[in-house]
Order: sequence, then structure tokens, then C-alpha cells
Amino acid sequence: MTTRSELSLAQRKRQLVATELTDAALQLLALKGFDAVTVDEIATTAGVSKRTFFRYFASKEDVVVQFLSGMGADMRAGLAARPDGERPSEALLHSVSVPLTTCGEHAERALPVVRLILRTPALLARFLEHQAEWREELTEELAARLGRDPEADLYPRLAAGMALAAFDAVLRRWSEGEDTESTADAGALIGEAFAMLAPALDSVTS
Amino acid sequence: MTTRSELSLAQRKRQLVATELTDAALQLLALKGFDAVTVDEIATTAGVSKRTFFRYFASKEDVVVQFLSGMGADMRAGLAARPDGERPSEALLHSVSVPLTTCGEHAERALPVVRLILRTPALLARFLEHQAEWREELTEELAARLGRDPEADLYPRLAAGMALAAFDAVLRRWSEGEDTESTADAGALIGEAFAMLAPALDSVTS
DNA sequence: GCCTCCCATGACACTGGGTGTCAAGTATGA
DNA sequence: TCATACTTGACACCCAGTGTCATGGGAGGC
Repeated sequence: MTTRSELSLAQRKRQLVATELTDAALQLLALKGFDAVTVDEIATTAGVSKRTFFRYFASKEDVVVQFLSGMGADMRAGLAARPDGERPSEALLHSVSVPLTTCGEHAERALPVVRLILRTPALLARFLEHQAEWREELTEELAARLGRDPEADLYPRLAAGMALAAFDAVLRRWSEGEDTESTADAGALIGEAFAMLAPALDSVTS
Repeated sequence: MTTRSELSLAQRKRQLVATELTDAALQLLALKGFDAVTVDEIATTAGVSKRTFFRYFASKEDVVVQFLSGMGADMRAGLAARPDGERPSEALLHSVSVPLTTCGEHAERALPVVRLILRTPALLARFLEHQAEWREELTEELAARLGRDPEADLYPRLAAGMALAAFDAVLRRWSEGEDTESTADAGALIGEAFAMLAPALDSVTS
């Protein structure tokens, strides 16, 4: 009736179709493998046309990987929220922990998806693209934070790269663990990784 | 006549077509942009059919990026060739310098290609895929070198990731430089980057 | 309650990347 | 000289992704 529920209705309709599509996709892809499933098949399973699929997702890969889009901004915000003057290793640790703990909390749903991504070349490529975007975001935020020029100074990009290398290593390890036990120890692993990185991250002399 | 020149002839024919194809591709892509050029166009320019193009290159991206294929093995070999007991930072520095100096030596041809790759999303994605392969190779070699298990121990993958983060940061900086001056200073930059990394790379306590 | 406008959808056609298949051409090797 | 194997082009095909248009249903104004 009012503007609120009216908008909310359209919104919810859209959300409904999107979930239907992702659910169908995830199920089919996990079952038959990425290449053996066509977009037509996914769309039909979800009860819409192929054309509609592409109005919701930019590509066949996107239906799996799209949830990664926001994480760059999340990590950047997480970094921006850290207190001024905090050591880079500490600040970056918290920044990178954001998506990791999110994963851990929804391990039930997230783990199969992560595994699917890591073992499907086309999906992995998109994942790496997202990581590269995150690296840019972290680079900019870190440079701003430290008052450095990311074009002239190697440190910001390097530090961002190190943080994401830790993220990637931990994610791979986490995805190999048992379904049940590994819910929370991603936090421990990322801490371990940053303990190794800290000597380099925090010697900001130049 | 003998087996030698006979094989060499077939080989050279193949090589000839391949270079014709890459030359045509590089010229057209640099001129019109990646998306505005079709494989048909490239093939026709090189004087062959589209079908033949795909007998030489696995994808449209590959014709630009294919030369990266060997670099993983090169870097791995470069790492394996370092003396036992050398500090990881030193060994990895030399390992990663191999492709970088190769780039520097052929800067005339390499620079435009690198720039094309870095500013074309589809090409960048393939580049990142290659980097991921290199990271696996370095991880394995480094683990073997240090007698560590890359599945149980975060250090090898993390160190490989750091090395490639340095590689990537330096490559990006190098590609931004002036056409003339930056031939040799990639070496200086990668040294600078590894100086930052060394405190973390060489504290192999755990 | 009706009419209008907007928006989501489906149908359709089309481009372009990538592959399987087959037939013809060419060089090699006996 | 003939048989063989390899390379190529032609053609048909699949599928991802996009532009376009007609339609239908729902929301808001009257």
C-alpha cells in the first residue's frame, strides 16, 4: 500500500528470483560440474528464461561468485575503521579477517561454494579478478592511511599483496579441512599467517 | 633430407604461422582494443582460417598471453638452482628476477604487451591465472627445498605469495614508467621490494 | 473502479568464441 | 611412384551473451 511495502515488494520479488537462480545454479553445478551445465538449464530449473538470468547476473560465473563483490568495500571499510597509528600488521589482519569470519560463520553453505570455486578454473579466474580488485582497494586505503603515494611507493601495494596472500593461503587451507571441525579455526590460521608477515609489514622505514 | 632438417622444417613452418598470428593479433588489438577485434579478423589478417587459429592458440586471450606459460617452470628452475641453505629472501629474489629481467631486456616489444595485458580485463584475468600457477610451482619447490609440507605448513604458500606480490607490484610500476628510461631499473625495484619482504621471509622459526 | 504508465519478463534474432568432423592438399618415406 | 601421415579449410554446430520488441501485470493517479 504505502511506498514502503510497495518498494519492498518489488525488492523482494527480485530477491526471490535471485535466490531461486543461485540455488538452482549451485545445485546443478555441484552435481554435474561447471562446464556440463548450461545457463538455459539453470534458468529453466529456476523457472525463468535465459534472458532473465542475464538480467540478474552478468555471466555464468557471476551466479556463483557475485557474493564476493562487496567484500572489497568491506575490507576497505574494515581497514578504515582501525585506529590511527595502529601497526599495519594489526590493521590489515582485522581488515582481512572480516570476510574470513563471515565465511566461517556460514560454513555450512560457504564451504561447498568455496570448494567449487577453487577447483573450477573458470570460477577460480573470476575469484582471482575479485582478489585483484580487493588489492587495489586495500592499496588505496592503506596509502591514504599512511600518507603515501601508491604510484611512487611500493609499500602500500606490497603490503596489500601480502595481506591477500595470507587470505588466499588461509582460505585454501580452510577449504581442505573437515566439514565439521574447521568452522572457527580460520581465525587462528589468519593470525598465524600475519604473525609471519608482521616483521615485514611493520618495518615501515623508507 | 635427414630426420633433423625434416623435423626442423615442419617446426619452422609451425613457428612461422604462430608468429604471423601473434604479430597480427598484437597489432590489431593494440590498435582497436581487445573486444573490437574478432578471431576471424586476426586469422584472416595472418592469412589463415579461424579454425587454424584455434589449432595454434587455445583462446583469443592466449595469443597475447601464451608466452607466460613457460615462466612458471623458469622461476621454479631458478629457485631450484640456488645454493642450499641460502636465505629464502635471496633465493626467491633471484627466482622472481628471471622473468623480470627477461622483460627488461626485450622492453621494446614487452612493454606494449604488458600494458595491453594490464589494462584489458580479459587479458588481466588470464595473467592472474598464470600467476596463480606460478605460485603453486614456487610453493612446491620452496616446500621441497625447506623440507616442509605445503599442505600442513602455511609458510611455503605464504612466501610464494609474497614473492609474487612483489613481482606484481614491480611489474605494474615498471609498466607505468617512460618508454626509454625504465629498461633496467626493474632490477632495482624488485631488490627494493624484497628488502621490505626479507624480515618476514627469513624468520623461518616455526 | 478505471485508466495509464512503468517495469519485469519472454521470445527471437544475432554476434562471436570455441569445437568436431570431414575432405582435400602436401610433403615424406619406402 | 605409391601409400602414409600431417596440415589446412570448409562447414555445421553448441553455447555465452546482447539488442530489441511486444506483452502483461502491478502501482498510482483520477
